[in-house]
Amino acid sequence: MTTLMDVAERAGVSKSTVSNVIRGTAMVAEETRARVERAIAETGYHPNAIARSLKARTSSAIGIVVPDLTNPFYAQLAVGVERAASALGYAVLTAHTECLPSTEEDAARAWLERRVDGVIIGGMSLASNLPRVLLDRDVPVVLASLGESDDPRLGVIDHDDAGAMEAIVEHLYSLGHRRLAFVSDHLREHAGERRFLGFKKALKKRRLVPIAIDDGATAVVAHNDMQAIATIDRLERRGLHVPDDVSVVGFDDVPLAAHNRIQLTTVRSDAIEMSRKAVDLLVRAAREGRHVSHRELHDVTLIVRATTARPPQ
Amino acid sequence: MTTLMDVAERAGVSKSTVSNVIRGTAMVAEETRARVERAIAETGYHPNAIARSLKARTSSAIGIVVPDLTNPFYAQLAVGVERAASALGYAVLTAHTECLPSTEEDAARAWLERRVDGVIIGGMSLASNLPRVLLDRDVPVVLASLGESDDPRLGVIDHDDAGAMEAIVEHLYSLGHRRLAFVSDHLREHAGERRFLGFKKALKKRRLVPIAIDDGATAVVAHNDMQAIATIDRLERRGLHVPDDVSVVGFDDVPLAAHNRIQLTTVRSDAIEMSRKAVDLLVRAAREGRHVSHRELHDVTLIVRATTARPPQ
DNA sequence: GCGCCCAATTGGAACGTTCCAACCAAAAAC
DNA sequence: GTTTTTGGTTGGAACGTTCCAATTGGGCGC
Repeated sequence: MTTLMDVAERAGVSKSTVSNVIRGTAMVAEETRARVERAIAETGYHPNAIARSLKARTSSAIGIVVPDLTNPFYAQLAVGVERAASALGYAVLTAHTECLPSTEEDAARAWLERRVDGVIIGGMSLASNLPRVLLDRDVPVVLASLGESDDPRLGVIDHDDAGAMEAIVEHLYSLGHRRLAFVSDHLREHAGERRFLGFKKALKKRRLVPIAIDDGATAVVAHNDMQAIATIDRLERRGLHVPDDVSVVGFDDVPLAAHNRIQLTTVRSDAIEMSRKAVDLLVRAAREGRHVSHRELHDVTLIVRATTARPPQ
Repeated sequence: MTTLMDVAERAGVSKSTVSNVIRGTAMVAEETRARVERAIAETGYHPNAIARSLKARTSSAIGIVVPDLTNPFYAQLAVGVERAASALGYAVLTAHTECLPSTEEDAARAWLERRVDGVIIGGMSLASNLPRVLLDRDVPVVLASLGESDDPRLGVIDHDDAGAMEAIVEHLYSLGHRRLAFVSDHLREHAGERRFLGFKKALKKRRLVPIAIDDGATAVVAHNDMQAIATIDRLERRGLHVPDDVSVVGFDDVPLAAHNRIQLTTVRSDAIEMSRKAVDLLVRAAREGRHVSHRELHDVTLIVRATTARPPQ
């Protein structure tokens, strides 16, 4: 591998000058610049980001935690993060944790060692100490799409879950549904609890209580689209029809939700936009050497498709 | 941030000893080891991977190129790579390129600067020079699931596309189909061409030629499951029924393909296993400072579900 | 009691950058 | 003609590790 020094020798200047040419950090004579640039081209020199990082004490890398990359919503989140980050010269280290605390810890350790400049959490285990571990070591963290937190050092980009649940329940209620169930992977999803809370609150307002899905529910609200789609599958394999026998609502509006054979009623949240925002906040905080304190709530819109209908007589 | 030196001072030993304790690289007295370990715990020291990388001239990071993370097949590939890599202590830098040459070049530059130890390519643009650029700088590369290559320095983990296409065509042919079309995102997918070749060959064997989808095809073979699912959507929105009017076959067997409402006939290829293999090969090559020359072809199996049937009379 | 060996430990030189203070002409100011 | 300025350029000290050669201090053989 060619080094800065090699380029300097070839161009007949000092390493400092080469460094200045590359980073445009100081004045350098036109003629010298040309000579250095030629030397760079001839040697095919690529600056060593590792050495740079060591000296600069920044890795220009951020981490992102997703519970499941296979879920299109998280995939989109990851894509958005990757795009925004690389546009800013940051690399993205992805951890697919499945919300397993041990995997989360492994990721945290690896990232701390690699000195990531910040972390975006798209999902985590129920009582995860991931944020604390990172924050305590002065790594800025932003939560994307997974709700509030009581730690003021945490940045939050979220959608209005309570509002969404209210809209969903209103939609189902006005169709005539009174027996509503909620499905979610409680054990794992941190966000699940909060959506369930919003769901319960919206029910309570109408003097209803949630029931179990097997308890004759006429409508099922899922924690996200993939769970809704899986629920449809499960119901239909049991011989129940959606939406004739039971209505199903999702959350996220993944591209597939609009598919002709699915046509899932859901709530739209813009993963790409959220992740762009998250990266922006994170990078700015990292550069200024502080935590992200900003919080913002995105509006969501209910998209009624063909998995919701009046309950059977 | 605490450094090795801080730990050494606290434990009253030299930095070398601390280094030895951490990496188990030389003999150190039980009593000293305990003291050092206590100091590490007390300071919450995490070794600086950047400094380590600089000295060791290895980043312990690999890159993975996927055209579209949103496609569950690539998502699974990424998951598999991430899992296998982190088990070996490697970080994964993901590039979501959409098969855009410019994005590929950006990724290559960034990775070269970060001195990745190897790259896995899950998909790339048609005449991509990504492999060459990397190989020329002695970065080992393995192609996962995207076919052969004439460059002997390239590792290849692939499935038997030709065999798969033969099985698909045989299945459709024996159902009575004679007017078959192939859909693929030619412009982008590098792999597309090869599958199309296998398709054409299988047709030729039966004295058939491919026709356009709008030309009255009774069966459509898609380059992958997501394109198959999108094709079903498009056909059905046009009022055609699948499989009554036209049969559709996919490739990959993404989890969704088994969904009650989709039931896609497809070909199974194991992304997780392939990526595990790819990482193994890559890491071994990287450690031995050579290219990956290994090539292997995985068998695939046709899974007949409910999107294929006899053609209409 | 002397030399030896071996286990345990150590200092210092890399690794490839950045950054700062210092330097050097030549031009400008007086 | 001396001083000051200014546009360019430079060497060397970090950054936090690893690795190697060198050092120390017992214990052991004789």
